[in-house]
Amino acid sequence: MNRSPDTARELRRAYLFADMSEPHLQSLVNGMLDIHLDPGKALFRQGQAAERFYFLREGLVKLFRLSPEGDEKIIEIMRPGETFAEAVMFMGTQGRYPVNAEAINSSRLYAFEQKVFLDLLRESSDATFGLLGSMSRRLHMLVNQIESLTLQNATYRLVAYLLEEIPRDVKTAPDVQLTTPKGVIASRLAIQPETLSRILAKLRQGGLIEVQGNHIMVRDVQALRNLVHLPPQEQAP
Amino acid sequence: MNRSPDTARELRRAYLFADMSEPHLQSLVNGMLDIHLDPGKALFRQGQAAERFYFLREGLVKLFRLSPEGDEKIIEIMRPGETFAEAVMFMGTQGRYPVNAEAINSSRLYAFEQKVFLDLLRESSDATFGLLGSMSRRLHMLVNQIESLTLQNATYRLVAYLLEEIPRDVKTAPDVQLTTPKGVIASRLAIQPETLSRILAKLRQGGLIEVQGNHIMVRDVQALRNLVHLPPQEQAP
DNA sequence: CGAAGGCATTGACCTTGGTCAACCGGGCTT
DNA sequence: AAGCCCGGTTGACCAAGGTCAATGCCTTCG
Repeated sequence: MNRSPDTARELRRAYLFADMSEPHLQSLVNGMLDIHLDPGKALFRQGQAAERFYFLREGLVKLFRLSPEGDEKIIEIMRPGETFAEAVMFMGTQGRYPVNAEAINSSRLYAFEQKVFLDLLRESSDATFGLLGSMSRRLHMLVNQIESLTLQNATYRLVAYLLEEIPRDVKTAPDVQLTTPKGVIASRLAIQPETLSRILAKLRQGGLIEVQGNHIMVRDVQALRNLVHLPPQEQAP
Repeated sequence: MNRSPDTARELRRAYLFADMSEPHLQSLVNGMLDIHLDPGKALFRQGQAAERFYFLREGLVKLFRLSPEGDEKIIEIMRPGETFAEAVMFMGTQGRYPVNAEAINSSRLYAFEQKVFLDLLRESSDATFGLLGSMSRRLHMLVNQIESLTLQNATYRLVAYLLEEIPRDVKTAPDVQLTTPKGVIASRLAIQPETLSRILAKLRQGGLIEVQGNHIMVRDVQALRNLVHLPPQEQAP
């Protein structure tokens, strides 16, 4: 099967693949699968044997845990250009997925065999360092999440989230286009939809933001930054 | 300097070193440092450049974050035979420690240069897989922690902790000897010391446990297991 | 031996965010 | 066009756990 010539370039958007040599990357491309997922469809379930890992091309996929009562906590929302479940196979107990994965939007992915990748790691230290980088990044993200869940309140978490969502580069109005329904963000931040709604109302009444559906216009970035103890906007050097 | 002949064996208790070839392990042993830490003394601070990682020989070290208000959340309590901060150096931004580390008890450690280890990884896939295993394990632990912080209440977290602390093998009374002051456990579980005390009182009144200082006698293991939705004691096969 | 300091416990009260229910509004289906 | 379904909002109430303060207890140290 012939892949588009810049499939490799597409994959390199992910940290995992960014610095991999062309031949190594090609060997992965040869063995990979195309996957399409409709909204709400499961990719894998927690506890299943982890035979593949994934690269998200388009759409949005949530990684989450469920409580026995059926409550959901989203651990991470994967975006296009990111890989996930690439770290699972290294636990002694023949890897099982530690979370559920489900499409939020209609999504397209590439799937890779864990064992093909494993062989690659033995001979390519580029690949290995890419993987270590991805894992290290995820570790750091999880620690940050634990900190904000335990040492900060719901308003802090939401504001921090909004600030991260403001496009970096843009010189224009610092607005946020929410990529998911508010309920999804609520689950990611471990707050109830009602509470999220109330916090937005509070920020709106304080004149910090304006809300129109999924579009949030930030009226006072500095006030938001103060809420999360950030110093007065650092300029890019 | 001549190391005791079984230093290598001591190190192999850690997953990171368990399957490393003897010569590789020896090369690390040659470059490592002995460190002693008195109780309450810091090993490193969040944000410092991460030049070393550590193996804990004796004692207890806490890894934690601080809020701007000075509240502390313990992310992990390291025990003898475990390594930590070995994953830090792979983040693009020339590694900085993502947490604080401080001795709880008087502790002895070995310290390793990150860059020596880095060189080793390039040529030893045993070392690499050891590292991947350690990181994968830690990732899993953090996800579990996020789940229990968000989907479970304080009683659940404490009971789950107690059950984990019951010595695996023992056929005798299933008791728990707390290795740290209760306040430390409270911080690890993200509850206040007062609340922890009240939960223990509740369990005591229910006849599930008895408490004598740092020694907790479990009177009804099954009742505890039920509280965390575990099935009726699985027998070792 | 007595005082002091650290950890733990207990009580009274308060706050944050959760729960439950009603309602709104836009987009789709029939 | 009517109805409906879903996501979101709002209000009233509730409960888990945090806060603050007083007290107890054990270890350490003078």
